[in-house]
Amino acid sequence: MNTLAEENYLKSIYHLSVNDGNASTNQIASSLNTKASSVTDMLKKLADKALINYTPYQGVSLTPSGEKIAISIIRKHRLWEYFLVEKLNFKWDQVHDLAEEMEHISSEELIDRLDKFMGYPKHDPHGDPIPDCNGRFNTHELKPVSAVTVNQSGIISGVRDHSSSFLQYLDKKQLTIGCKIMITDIIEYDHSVVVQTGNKEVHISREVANNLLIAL
Amino acid sequence: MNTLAEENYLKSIYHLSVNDGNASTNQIASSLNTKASSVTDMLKKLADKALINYTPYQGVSLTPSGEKIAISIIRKHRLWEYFLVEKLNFKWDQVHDLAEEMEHISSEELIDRLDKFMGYPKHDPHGDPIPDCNGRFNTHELKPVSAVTVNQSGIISGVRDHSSSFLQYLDKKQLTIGCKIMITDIIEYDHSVVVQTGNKEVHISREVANNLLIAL
DNA sequence: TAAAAAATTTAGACTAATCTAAAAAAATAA
DNA sequence: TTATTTTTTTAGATTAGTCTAAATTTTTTA
Ligand SMILES: [Mn+2]
Ligand SMILES: [Mn+2]
Ligand SMILES: [Mn+2]
Ligand SMILES: [Mn+2]
Repeated sequence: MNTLAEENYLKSIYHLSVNDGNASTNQIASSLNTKASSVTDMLKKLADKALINYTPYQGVSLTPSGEKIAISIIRKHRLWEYFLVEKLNFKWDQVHDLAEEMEHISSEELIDRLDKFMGYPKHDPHGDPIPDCNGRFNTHELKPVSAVTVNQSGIISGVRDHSSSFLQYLDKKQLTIGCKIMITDIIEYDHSVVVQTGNKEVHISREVANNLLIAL
Repeated sequence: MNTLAEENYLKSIYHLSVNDGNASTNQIASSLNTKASSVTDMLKKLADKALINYTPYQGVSLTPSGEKIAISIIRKHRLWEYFLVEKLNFKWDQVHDLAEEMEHISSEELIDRLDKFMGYPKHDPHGDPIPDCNGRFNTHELKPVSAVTVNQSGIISGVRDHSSSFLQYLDKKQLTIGCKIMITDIIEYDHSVVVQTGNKEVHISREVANNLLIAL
């Protein structure tokens, strides 16, 4: 099938092109911690395999078959993260790097059985939707806390930053997936936000508010 | 750490040297479906890393650190096989190739948690002992059915051949791990064996008897 | 719109893992 | 104990993936 490197490129291109529908050589290089010249080489190979649309200097997008592979890798990644948290009691900030390795286990039957074993979960530990065995998933409408007005409330349902340090910070502030919160104040000076969670009030910076997603 | 290829070589050398304490270049090549010249290259690399004892033309053995790695790969292989059968309901003839891939997931913490999750199983679906987190395991004394005399009975506890076709054949004859059997007759002409299992009598060839292991 | 800056590609080299063919060493047989 | 066969190693290539440095193209700025 596809090599580990190819799979990582496809996944990276998928994530990068969710917004603009297009990924640039430099974006891919920085997301994969590699050099632009290495990316160019790989883009040629992926284009030869008809997994991406590539015109030199113009950036790339996934073809339908490239997208199918990317989504299947993401499905595996998120299911393994769910497994690690729900079955093996890892914390949500510990599972991403492990899943980066496990997502390349190739068997589809294995992943479908794992999905069944866990009861077909809809979201991973970070709130991201898990594609089903046909690659379908609902892209929920989430807003960063920074884009919500005072007195609105919602459920914490996702994060934009998946780094351990951010997730650990959220744990400490008890701002975790599923918590109901209300925005009680927005400080004009630095755009920091005061949030009511349970019986406590917590004060978070603009940057944190930007990376914390809620469903209204 | 070590590459996937290095891990496979160490595992192969471990299995091959269980008997003679030594593995030859050609034995390794055939067990890994590769060529002798490729093996020689890798042996030099593993010797440089002090994972094997290698003198040209003399075959190789594992150093203590090489053996430690080999056993940790085998631990992972067998725990994943157990997981696949016990949790995901795969059949014992379906799990080996999957485990060949999964055994290279590097995290020791992951495997220790998996071990705990499953209740620290002692044997994999084929009856092979699972090393504990310190690499220790009891090498039980098993005898091939072909080496047992008439009227002796025992528990089927292992197989020498792990191929799907052999395991499927055993399934069909209801000769699976844990079954109590008694040897009722040995045919002198072709050394085939008649075995009592439950209320049935089954007749197996010398070759099958050779690859089926029982605890007396 | 021409010059400067940024992004991207090409050229050439390196490593890991593999291969085939040839050479060398060890084991076996006459 | 010499000749033959088998085993193992060496020599030289190849492929995937990566890198640095240089060249080229595109974008931005003046
Ligand atoms: Mn992740
Ligand atoms: Mn996730
Ligand atoms: Mn196995
Ligand atoms: Mn096994």
